[in-house]
Amino acid sequence: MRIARRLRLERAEGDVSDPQLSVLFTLWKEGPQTPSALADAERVTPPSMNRTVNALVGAGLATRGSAPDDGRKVLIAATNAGVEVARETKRRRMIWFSRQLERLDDSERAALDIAAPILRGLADA
Amino acid sequence: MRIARRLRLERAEGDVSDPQLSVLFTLWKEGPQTPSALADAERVTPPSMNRTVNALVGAGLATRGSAPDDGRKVLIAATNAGVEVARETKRRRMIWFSRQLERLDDSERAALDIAAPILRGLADA
DNA sequence: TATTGTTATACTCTATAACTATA
DNA sequence: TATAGTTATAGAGTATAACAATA
Repeated sequence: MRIARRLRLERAEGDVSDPQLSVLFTLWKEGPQTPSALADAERVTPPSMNRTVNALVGAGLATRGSAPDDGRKVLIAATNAGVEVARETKRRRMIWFSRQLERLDDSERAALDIAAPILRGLADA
Repeated sequence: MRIARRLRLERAEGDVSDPQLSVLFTLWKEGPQTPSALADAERVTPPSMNRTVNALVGAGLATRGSAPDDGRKVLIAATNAGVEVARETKRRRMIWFSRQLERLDDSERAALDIAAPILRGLADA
């Protein structure tokens, strides 16, 4: 939990909040999504996600578009600026983590290498 | 980060928010603290911490007291009810984590045993 | 009628700026 | 003057309830 907290501080410059950033990552990795899908992914209610989407759209980091098949649906997509924020944040986090790893010796890095997939499994359980 | 997020869901019954809970843990583990010390510990501004403290005091989970040496200072302390919330939350998190560990085999548990102190070191760096 | 999205309203956490009280 | 705490005000995230539009 302490590592997660520290890592969260490493992000792109600007006023993008944590929930906004999380949505940008989803849009970046998985492409345009409906508000409902985003709400489910973030485990948040639709009105709450609507607000986050409004902030992203207002900041020029995402756009609202229509779904071709269903007039009720809306598709949220990251703009180039939005993708850039996600990419820059990931870059900074990778840099931070790489620096931490550099301070370890080979056996310590090997231990983390073994533990990583196990921890990943715990998160999904 | 995914494990931290999942673990955060395991908490005592009631309306104690995440920041409030974090403060209760600090008070429980380290005893009474000034608002400024709590603000530093949570990496939050004094007004923000003041509000969280107000919520805890209002809920009967903490008290405001005077510092004997300096009339400006205030000492926040957890009440018995506050300690109980912290203890119960820790208990639930331990239970959750124990259940996850049960699903692993001996070699996997051994791998995490080796990795744990290394990860702890990363968080402090 | 059911689903998707949004608006209305309210509460908490967050911050900056300004104010009070004590050293 | 400097420090500790608080209040004032404002913005963002969260929720539930209610509303609009489309299937």
